[in-house]
Amino acid sequence: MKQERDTVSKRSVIQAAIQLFNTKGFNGTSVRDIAGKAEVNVALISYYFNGKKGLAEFLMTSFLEGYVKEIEAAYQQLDMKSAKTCLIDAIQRVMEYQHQNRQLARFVHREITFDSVLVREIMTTYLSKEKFYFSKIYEVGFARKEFRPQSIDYIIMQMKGMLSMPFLHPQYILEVHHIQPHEHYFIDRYTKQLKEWIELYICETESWGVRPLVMNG
Amino acid sequence: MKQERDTVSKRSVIQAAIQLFNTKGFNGTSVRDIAGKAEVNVALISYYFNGKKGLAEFLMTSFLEGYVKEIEAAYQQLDMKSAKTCLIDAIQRVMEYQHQNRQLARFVHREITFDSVLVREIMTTYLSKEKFYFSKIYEVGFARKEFRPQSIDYIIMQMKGMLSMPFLHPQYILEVHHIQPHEHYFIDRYTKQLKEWIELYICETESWGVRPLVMNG
Amino acid sequence: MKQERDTVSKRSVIQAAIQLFNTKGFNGTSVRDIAGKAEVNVALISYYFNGKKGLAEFLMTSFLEGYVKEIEAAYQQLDMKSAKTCLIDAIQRVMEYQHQNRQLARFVHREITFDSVLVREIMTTYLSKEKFYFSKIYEVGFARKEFRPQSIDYIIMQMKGMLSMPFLHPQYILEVHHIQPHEHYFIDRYTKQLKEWIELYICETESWGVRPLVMNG
Amino acid sequence: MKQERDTVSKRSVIQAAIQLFNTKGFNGTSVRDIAGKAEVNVALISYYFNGKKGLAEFLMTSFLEGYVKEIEAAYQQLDMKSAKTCLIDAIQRVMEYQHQNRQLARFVHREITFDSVLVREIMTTYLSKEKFYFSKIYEVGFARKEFRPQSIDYIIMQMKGMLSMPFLHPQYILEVHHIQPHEHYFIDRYTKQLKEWIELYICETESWGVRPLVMNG
DNA sequence: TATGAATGAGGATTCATTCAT
DNA sequence: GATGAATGAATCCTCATTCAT
Repeated sequence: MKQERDTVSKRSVIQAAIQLFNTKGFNGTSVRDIAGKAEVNVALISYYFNGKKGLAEFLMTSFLEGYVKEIEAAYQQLDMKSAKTCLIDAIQRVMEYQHQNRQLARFVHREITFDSVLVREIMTTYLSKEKFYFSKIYEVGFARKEFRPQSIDYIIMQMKGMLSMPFLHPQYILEVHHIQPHEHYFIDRYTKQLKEWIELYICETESWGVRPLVMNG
Repeated sequence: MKQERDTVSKRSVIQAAIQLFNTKGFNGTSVRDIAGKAEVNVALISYYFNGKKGLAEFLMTSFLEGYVKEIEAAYQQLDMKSAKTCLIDAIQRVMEYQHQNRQLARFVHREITFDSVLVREIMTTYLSKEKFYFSKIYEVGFARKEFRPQSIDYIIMQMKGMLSMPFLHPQYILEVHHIQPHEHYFIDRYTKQLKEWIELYICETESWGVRPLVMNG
Repeated sequence: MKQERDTVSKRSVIQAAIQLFNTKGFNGTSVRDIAGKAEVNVALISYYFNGKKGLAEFLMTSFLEGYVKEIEAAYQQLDMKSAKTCLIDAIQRVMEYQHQNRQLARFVHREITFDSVLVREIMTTYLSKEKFYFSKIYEVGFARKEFRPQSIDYIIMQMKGMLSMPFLHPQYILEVHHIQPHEHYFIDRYTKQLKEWIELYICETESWGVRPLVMNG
Repeated sequence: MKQERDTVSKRSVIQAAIQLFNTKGFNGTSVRDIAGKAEVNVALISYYFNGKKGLAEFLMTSFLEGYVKEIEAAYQQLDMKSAKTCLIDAIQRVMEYQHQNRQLARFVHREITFDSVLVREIMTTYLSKEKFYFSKIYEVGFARKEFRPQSIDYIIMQMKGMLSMPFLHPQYILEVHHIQPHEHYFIDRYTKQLKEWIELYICETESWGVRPLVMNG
């Protein structure tokens, strides 16, 4: 019934909401704040998004759709390229995507730590997909003997922590490490680190002598 | 003026607050919720903790004090033990401490992602200390040639992501990976993973000739 | 200026409004509800009827005009027929008319219980006419010795209560008495009851001697 | 948990609500109106009654409890007195009770014409009881040959219409009939009318000759 | 005619806190 | 220590209406 036309005010509501949700969170932001920042009538938020919750949901799913799409894009090339290349590509895409949507990323990663029905839905809709694609890449990596045998679940968890950290804690990076998390240089450097991690931790190094192996259970 | 006696009601307020802050966050929890769960008069919260903010601050600093203390304990042994042993000890202690205080941990890690003066204070008070101890351990590790040369800042960031992940995202672990994050087995297994990471990624493998380096940056 | 053409949408607005006003009342119904049910743009309601109030006024006066007309029709025959016949005819017409316009009837009878200027206007415009016609019928009935002498005002009030009851309280009839108020049978049966009331209570029974009088008062 | 102490402000909220609900209805009255008239903080309404709905519910059930109690009191004497006496007593009590609670009566009688779950509950809780008591009285009246045989359902409906009319439509009485509905004289006079109705319509007059009998179905 | 964006006022409720007891 | 009444600000949302198109 309602057309999905992109009005100027709709857009500015979105922008304002992203910024405010980013710094103050969903519950810490009032619709008045948003409307004020967007220079728009408060009622429009309900009009466009069916209320504050609807707006948040819209933002989260928008972000996560793009997020998953990036991983999927890397996954698609799994038959043509090595698992390692795919994994690196996936990580690079995820980092770049999150960097492009830094504010949204922080909001989503934070909001996902709550216990709510919405979060549960998001888990089963988007994060399950993410896990699926990563699992496939790892499985193929194991099968092709590119990767060192490991528990997929635990490696994905570990990786997830590293992938979200820079976007969840930009202030920590800035205030404690005195590094500008917004500059692209930071992301590049951090991503390099992750590639190194893949190299040393994920991949099977042509075995020189004994290496302390860990059994996974 | 105010007596610091630990009354029963004070204790139950704390317990209720931890649980509610954990699942619904600071802004998502009302003092009435807390008082209701604690079966205590609402006014007592202001009376005990100087308001909701004071209560949250109390909980956060309590948690972080213990948190930093654990790392410090590991750091103390740096002259007597190897840097690697110290690092492993630090990580084990941090994981165990967070596991013991799971709910508080999630609350603090999440709350720290907001932009506020309180958070900034916490950064400079506690997280700087954390960074200091870890930095020292790494520095010594480098000096003793135990550790592979690396950027301390980036390695700490990466590590921080991995250390907080299981406590920040228990629901993700449960719903997507179908692993019980509350069982001690999980923490043990995850910590083992981190030790492996230290082994392969942090430590200097006795270098045989060339090691596959990562290109592009 | 405004054309009074009966468009399809105007008609459907009216229908939707009748239904919603009937069940939820004027204040309980929003123009968006009406527009939604009528599948019509919201603005049209203001356009057609000069706002929600105008719509309600239109419906009420429409109903009451027809209502009064029915009584008038019975009244017209007062010279040709007996007062009793006229009264019965009036009652039958009123009952039938209200039955045909059940939803509107409930709305109007309910809305008339509020204190407002609109209600006062309606009183002086329509209900005064109703009272006038009924009064005339009774007066003639008294004059012709058809009716037992009584206070016209009180008898009209009593009658009004009985005439509006089935339309004001259909739910009561349904849920408490388990009778279907919408079936025509009910109205017929109820009207028969009213005729009996006229027979026994209004009309002068051919007096045989003493009649048991009511004492105290 | 919450004590039912009768605060001054609670009382004044009740008084204000009765007046406003009476004239403007539930939906037409805002909590601000009520709080304003009661000279009380708005939040207190939610505090005391769990919101506007709770307040209305409280008022309605309070009224109806007393209402039903009156009828019950009359019903209790059914073994000791004649059915006719009981019926007259019931009607007198109901009229007096409603007169004492005029404003509440109008509100309740009006609100009961809506379709809602609350109304349905009230139907099954209170109005069913009312019907029960009246039915018993009529049944006994029939059995004792005091009353003319009739359909109980229809006679109760007819009676209900007459009993509620003066309280539902005081403005009509005032503006159209120019009678003061608030003066006790009016109620006495109207009640006398009802007693007459019982005499002539309900009771079995010692039959003189043929009388047009109506079969009930 | 018909539409959908936009508005400003007002809706009820919840909030954290205070205060007298 | 502990209570519950009370407050005023702030919460989100819905309202009927208007207006340019």
